[in-house]
Amino acid sequence: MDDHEKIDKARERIIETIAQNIHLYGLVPSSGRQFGTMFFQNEPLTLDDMTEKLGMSKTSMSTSVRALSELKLVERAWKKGVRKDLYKVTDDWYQSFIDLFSIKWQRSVTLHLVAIKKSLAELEELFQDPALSEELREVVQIDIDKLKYMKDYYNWLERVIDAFEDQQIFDLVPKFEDSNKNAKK
Amino acid sequence: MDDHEKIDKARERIIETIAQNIHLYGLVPSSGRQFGTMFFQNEPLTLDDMTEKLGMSKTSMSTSVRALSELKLVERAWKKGVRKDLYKVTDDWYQSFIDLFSIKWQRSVTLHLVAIKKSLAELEELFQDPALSEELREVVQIDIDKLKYMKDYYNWLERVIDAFEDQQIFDLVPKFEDSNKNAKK
DNA sequence: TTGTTTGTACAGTAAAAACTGTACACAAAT
DNA sequence: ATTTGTGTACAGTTTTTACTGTACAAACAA
Repeated sequence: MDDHEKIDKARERIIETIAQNIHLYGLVPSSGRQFGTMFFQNEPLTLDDMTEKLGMSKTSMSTSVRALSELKLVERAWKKGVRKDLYKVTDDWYQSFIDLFSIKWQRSVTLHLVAIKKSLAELEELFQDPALSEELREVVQIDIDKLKYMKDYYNWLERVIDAFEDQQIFDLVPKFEDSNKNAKK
Repeated sequence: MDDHEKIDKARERIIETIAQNIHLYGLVPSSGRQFGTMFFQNEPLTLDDMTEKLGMSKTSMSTSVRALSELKLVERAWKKGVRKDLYKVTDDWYQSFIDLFSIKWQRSVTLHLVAIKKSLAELEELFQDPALSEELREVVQIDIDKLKYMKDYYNWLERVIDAFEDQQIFDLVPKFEDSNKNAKK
C-alpha cells in the first residue's frame, strides 16, 4: 500500500462513519458520503466534481447538496472565474449542530404547540358545556391534563432550543473541556 | 358532531402531529400513531388491542412497539390476571428526550470517535515516516488538523450528552419557566 | 402429556424512497 | 440573436423499507 492509498484509507473510514450516522440529521448515507468527500477536499466542489468523485448522477448531487445546504452542513462558495456553483462544508460544526435544532426540532415543536393549543381549546370549551355527560366530563378532564403536560414539555423543549441558538449551551458545556473542572476551587 | 366525536377529533389532531414528527426519533409515522394512540388510553394496551385500534397486523405492532421500547418511549406494564404483554407510554417525556440522546447520539459519537482515533493514529504514523514526500506530508498535515477538529467537536458533543444524562440541562433550562427571569434583580 | 395462547422469525408483497436520464429553463458568452 | 453551459423538474426505474400472513417456539393450562 503506497502512501496515497494510506491517506485514502484513513479518509474512507471517516467518510463511511459519517455516512452511517447521518440518518440522525434525517439524511441518507449517500448524502453523508457526499458531505464526507467534500470535507476532505481543500477546495470547494462543483456538482460535476461530485458526480465524478462519487459516481452518481448530477441530478442526485443537486438534490442532495440542497438537502445538505438546508441543514447548513454545506454552503455555497465563490471562486473568481468559476461559473459553476461551488460548495464547501460549513466549517463551524458546533453551529451546524445548533442549526439542526433550530431547523428540524424547532419546526416540530411549533407544530406540536399549535395542535396542542387547538385541541386544548376545544376540550376546554366542551368541558364548560353543561350538557356534557358526567362520564365524558371525566374523560375530557383527563385529556386536558395530558395536553397540559405535553404543552409544558414542548415549551421546555423550545427553551432548550433557544438555549442552543443563543449560545448559552456553551456556558453549560464549553467547547473545550475546562481543565480546572476537577480541581478544588 | 356528538361529544364523543369532538373528543376524538381533538385527540386525532395530536396523534397525527406526533406521527408527522416522529421521524426525528428515527421512527416511521405509523409508530407515531401507535404511540399517540397509547398516549390517550388510560390503560396499558396489549398487542391485540393495538391491532384492533390501528387496523394493522399484529406482527407490525410487535416490531413497532419494540422500536418504541428501545427508545424508551413506551414501557411494559403489568396488570394482575392479564397474561398478554402490556405496554404504556413512558410518563416522563423529559427523560424520554434525554434517553434519545443517550441512545442514538451517544452511539453515533462513540462510532465517530473510534474512527477518528484510528485514522488519526495512522496519519500521524505516516507523518513520522521520513520517506514521505514533501507534497504528501502537507496533505497529511491538513488531514490531521481536520481530524483534530472533528475530535474536539465530538468530545464536546459527548459532554453535551452527558450534561443531559446527568440532568444538568435542567440547571440551564428548568422544567418550568423561571417567572423571575425577566424581573430586575 | 396434550392442547391453548401469545409473541416473533421469516418469506413474500406492497408501498415508499432513492436514484437516473432526458428535457428544458435560465444565464452567460460570443 | 445565437450558441454554449449549468442546474433542476419531471417521469420512469431501481432499490429499500414497511407491512402482512403463515408458521412456529415458548409459556402456560388442563
